[in-house]
Amino acid sequence: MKPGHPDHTDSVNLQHERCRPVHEILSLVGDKWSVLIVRFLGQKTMRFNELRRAIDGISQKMLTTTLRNLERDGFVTRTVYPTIPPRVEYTLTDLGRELLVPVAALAKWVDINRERIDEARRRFDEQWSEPAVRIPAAPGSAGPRHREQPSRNRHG
Amino acid sequence: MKPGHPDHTDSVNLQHERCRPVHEILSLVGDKWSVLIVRFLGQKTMRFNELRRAIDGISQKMLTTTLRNLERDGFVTRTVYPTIPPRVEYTLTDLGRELLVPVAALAKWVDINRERIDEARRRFDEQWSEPAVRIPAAPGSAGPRHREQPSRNRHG
DNA sequence: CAGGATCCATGCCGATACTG
DNA sequence: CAGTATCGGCATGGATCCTG
Repeated sequence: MKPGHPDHTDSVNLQHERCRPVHEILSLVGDKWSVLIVRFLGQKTMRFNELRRAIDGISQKMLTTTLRNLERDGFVTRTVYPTIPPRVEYTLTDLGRELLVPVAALAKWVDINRERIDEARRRFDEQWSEPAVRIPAAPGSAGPRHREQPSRNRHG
Repeated sequence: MKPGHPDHTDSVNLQHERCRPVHEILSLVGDKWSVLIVRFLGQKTMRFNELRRAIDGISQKMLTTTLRNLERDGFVTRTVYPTIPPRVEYTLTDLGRELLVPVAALAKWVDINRERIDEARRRFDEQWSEPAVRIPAAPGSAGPRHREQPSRNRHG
């Protein structure tokens, strides 16, 4: 990565060196179950149905799929004991445990700021449920506004 | 961890107090464009088409949708200047800027560990392209194995 | 027990056409 | 310029049935 001259490097950096990977990882663990599984495995090694029961709501298919992806990406190890009945254990790898650090940080941030987000949503949603438009209409001014009233609400 | 009576508090904490929110936020900004937009706006206030041109690949619809969601969640501010032609500016809120911190941390982690993930994937994928199964078969042992050969590959 | 295979609903996202 | 409206493809995820 050496474009030489630094014009447009902001965009270039943002697009190709920092953001693409970000979205990539967010897609990696940003699906419905990955983080949940990783955090459970962060506590202890677990078997398939043990995870299944623990997670509550996950289907067998999604548990399999998600575990397979996590294994592929190097976050969990799958160990088969060829007994009867079979026994399969899933464990976090070092990489998985390390991933847990920034993910936990993000989790903590969400925990802390959840209320602010919810409040922002309430304010936003209230705009649409209000009866009509009221614009103070300062005489002659053309200052910035903040949304008027669209033809339709986007949530029903 | 706590040998007393463990109540099942582990699972409960994981499910309701920590992980659901995590997935929630990951869904929030874990979509295809949110992080990219947030990081662009982290550099400066931008107008609609300015963002559109900067991001390269985003459709007008997705830019609108993603911006609307970010606004709803309180991460960006939308300001309309009722001029002709219209002028709409998007800015990160304080909340948005704060979100950038843990997200940037995650981004950094990915940057650093990208190679390890890629290598894990290569190793994983190679298993499927190998011609046949070879199990050392330690005499009489029934130790753990690591995947044999399924009927089909999942990325065929 | 630990999955594989299949069918199907939903939602994300892109492409296109049109508006104030 | 900054959107809205609409259609359709494709991936995600759930439910069900079946196997070793």
